[in-house]
Amino acid sequence: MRRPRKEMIAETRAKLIAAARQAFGTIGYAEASMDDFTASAGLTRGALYHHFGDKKGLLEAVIAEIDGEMAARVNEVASRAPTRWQRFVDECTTYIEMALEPEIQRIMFRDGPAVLGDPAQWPNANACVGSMTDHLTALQGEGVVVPGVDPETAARLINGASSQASQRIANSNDPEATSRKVVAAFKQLLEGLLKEPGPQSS
Amino acid sequence: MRRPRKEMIAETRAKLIAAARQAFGTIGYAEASMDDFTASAGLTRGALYHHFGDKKGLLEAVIAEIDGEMAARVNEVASRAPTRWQRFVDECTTYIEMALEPEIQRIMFRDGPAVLGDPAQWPNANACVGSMTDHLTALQGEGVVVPGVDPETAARLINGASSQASQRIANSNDPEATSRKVVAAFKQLLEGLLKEPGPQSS
DNA sequence: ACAATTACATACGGAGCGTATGAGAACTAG
DNA sequence: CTAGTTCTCATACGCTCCGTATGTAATTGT
Repeated sequence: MRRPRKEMIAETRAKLIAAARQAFGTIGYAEASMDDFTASAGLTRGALYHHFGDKKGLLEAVIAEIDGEMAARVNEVASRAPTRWQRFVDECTTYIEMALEPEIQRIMFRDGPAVLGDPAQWPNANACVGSMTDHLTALQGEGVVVPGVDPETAARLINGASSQASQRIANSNDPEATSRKVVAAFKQLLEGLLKEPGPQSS
Repeated sequence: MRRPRKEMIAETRAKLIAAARQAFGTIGYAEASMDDFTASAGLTRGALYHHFGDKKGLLEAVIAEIDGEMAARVNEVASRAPTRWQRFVDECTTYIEMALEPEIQRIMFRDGPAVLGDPAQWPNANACVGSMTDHLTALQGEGVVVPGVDPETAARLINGASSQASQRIANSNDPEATSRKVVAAFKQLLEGLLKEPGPQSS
């Protein structure tokens, strides 16, 4: 075996991240015992402290992984849309759909902010907001979106509304019906950004 | 002393809530040692467990208190406004202003959701959202707001955008300028609810 | 091949939480 | 007024969890 070293390290890190992600996403960060979920990965806390420094460091790694997955999925879905405005709206709705996952809600919206602070200041996340900001900037240049609003600011506000949208759907007892209402209201809010209310179908 | 009993109880509860609110709002829920902040109130954990069951119960009480204060303030400010739409907008902006408080951000937006779950499901909070929902319902009846959007759903989405707005302002290094940009973008989003873009000044 | 570094496990001390128990003060009945 | 009961709150104990310090085997550079 010529280079099992770096492979073993990567594997150990991946196992720890996977185990932590599972634990954080189900029972939550605070309730997740490091002894327990490192053992479930066939390791001990020694490996955790060696690679991630502490529990927060491991949470950061988990969040970075999830954020990467979300960004990839959003970009992929949005890439096939006729107009740029439609692409922007698709990104938002895809984001809402993904955020229905209990694991994402728990880690990204609840425990993450509580432990690491305002998500807007996370260095290794927020890829989705970046993409939305780019689209809004371009749409302003095209005259589709009203001038005078700061793109990143608008993207952040929309992001906040999106997460609320997802939580509302996820916690509903009739997700189907709730989803329709939420998405309708959400798109109505987005209309406020348009220079003129246009024929944007769902 | 005729009735020191119930008074003493109320005083003890108030002291515990105040001490916990101080601790939760500064160092945060997870870092706040029950031994420490009960001692700062001249008590021990015995009193805490007796009155609130556990740490979460005390957090619920703190949140109920803050929510009550916020609702009272929002209603008071919004009561003096010419039109109903203006009243609605004023409620939102007042909410954003109040939420600039670090204590509120920490307890209501970060630790609260992490410990107690989705704020939309809190039984003793959400007075603000209720008020916003009422206004939206009335505005729909008056034909100011587009029909077809569920009032409570819209209120929740707006609430999510509001909290993001506050966090963005609070974490900015130039709060004044950021505030202008954020409020402008926020009001632009609200325009999406209007049946016809009207003369709503800032 | 040997010293140095790396990757991880084990061991230890401390802090915080929840419960069980106890004591003293305040209501109540006679 | 007094004795019993109830309530409020403090104390004591065991447990779990976390962070660090230390140990050890495997790997790398030379």
